[in-house]
Amino acid sequence: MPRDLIDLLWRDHPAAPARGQRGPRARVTTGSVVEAAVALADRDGLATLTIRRLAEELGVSTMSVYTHVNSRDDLLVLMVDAVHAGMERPSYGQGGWRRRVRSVAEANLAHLGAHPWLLDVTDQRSALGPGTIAKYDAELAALYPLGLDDVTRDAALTFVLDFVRASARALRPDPRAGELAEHWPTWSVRLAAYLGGDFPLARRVGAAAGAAMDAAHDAGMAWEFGLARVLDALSALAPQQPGGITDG
Amino acid sequence: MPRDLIDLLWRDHPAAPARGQRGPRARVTTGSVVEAAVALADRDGLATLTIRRLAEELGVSTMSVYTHVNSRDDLLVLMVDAVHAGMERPSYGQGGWRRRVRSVAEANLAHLGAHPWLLDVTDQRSALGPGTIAKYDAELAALYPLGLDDVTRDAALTFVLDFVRASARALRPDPRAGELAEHWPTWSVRLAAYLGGDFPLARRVGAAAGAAMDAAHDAGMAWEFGLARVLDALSALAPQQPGGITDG
DNA sequence: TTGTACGCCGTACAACGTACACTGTTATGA
DNA sequence: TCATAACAGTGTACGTTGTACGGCGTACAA
Repeated sequence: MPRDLIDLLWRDHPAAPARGQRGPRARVTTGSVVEAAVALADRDGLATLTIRRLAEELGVSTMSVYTHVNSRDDLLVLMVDAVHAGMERPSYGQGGWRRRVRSVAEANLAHLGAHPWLLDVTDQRSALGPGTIAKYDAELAALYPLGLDDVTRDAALTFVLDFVRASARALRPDPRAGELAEHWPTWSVRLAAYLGGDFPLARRVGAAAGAAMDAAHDAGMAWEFGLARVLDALSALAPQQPGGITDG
Repeated sequence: MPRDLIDLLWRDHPAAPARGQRGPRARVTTGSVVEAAVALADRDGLATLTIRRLAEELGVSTMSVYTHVNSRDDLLVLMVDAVHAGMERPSYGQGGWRRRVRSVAEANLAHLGAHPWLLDVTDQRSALGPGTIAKYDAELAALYPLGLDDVTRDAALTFVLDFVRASARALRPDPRAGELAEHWPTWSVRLAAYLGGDFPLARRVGAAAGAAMDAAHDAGMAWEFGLARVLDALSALAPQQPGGITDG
């Protein structure tokens, strides 16, 4: 156990406990371990991100990884915070609240598209890291023109980000899509036989499942639809919106 | 490989391929395997649902499970469809669309509360099963009074269900909460030191994280807030709503 | 009676996270 | 200068996972 997770999260902060000076110089650091792990996860996903592969990528032995990171679970938290810290923050400066909310949503969608494995990490401890806190802070600020109290603004942000997360999940290419496509010629006819006349809407289900290529398209439609609904929903909270007609 | 997943999903359908009559009588069936797996997952979650534990629960050897189920991944799909089939369907008969949408949302929230492991299964192949299709069909029907075209109605349902899923995830007790509470006395003071004067809104983050007991309360507030927003959002789609004043 | 399809099971393997004991290296205190 | 303590890095090993494979016995079909 090198250092507590909280100190590893804030390792770049001046007040963070420094490493001792004794012993051989470290060939890798917590930062470089996390960086390499993010690169691997971006490329191949979380399932194939093993400590052994990570160590090989870094050119050290498997167990050396544990000198810089306490456990795989902790590593995931550090990865989440790292990419949150590196997330580009669009300037929410000009424009009405609709444009600001749309900016937040689109930035998060792009972010989740660049790091799809974020959807697989549910560890709440990421909220303790500087990157995640900074992101939260900036996004709360973006929602400021809505004129809501603190609690409501937080709920509104959660509402928006949860929608984005669900959309990103729908847009993500299913790793099992190939396997399904392989069986589809056989399965589709059997499914049709099972369905028969039941479930009036099922034919559309079958069509949607069959055209796996259309999944991304459908999700894209759902994104546009949902984002418009989110903005509608928030507009009910913001009675007088300066410039509300021209923006959004 | 006993039977294809598609045939296992529809195993109760008359057209499903029957088991051969030869050999010893099966001591367990696909149905009982899935039932036992659901019971285990309801009690202890997905992480501890192993084939070995499941076999022990069923009173057969580990490998016998594979006589009735192709793989653990397939088993998860069968479990999802099984609980979807068993989900109680509130009668959407009376009431305006607001009450209907609220019914759908609340039924799904209760369902995800009863089977929290559903949040951990993302396999899209569940959509091929009779239980999932029936659920989809019934919920689309519930949204009928909104007066939307098919594509929009599907998008609206997705919008509602994605919100419910995110809320259920927030309401779910974090299995790591105990571990965090253990470290919190030390971590909270260090986090306060790191934060210093930065991140004006961070103090609230710290307070929220510290009061882990309030997480459920906050999520409950977010549920009420979000559901109201969802209904607001959909109301913009339904211009003339019969009885729209009294319901919802 | 014989063949065959089938349920069931024991063994084995590769891969995983990681505990533990150890070696070698460097700055520090005497 | 030298002993010591702190530190990075490593090899081995353990428990656990999903599941491939082959064999065994059972019950129906021919």
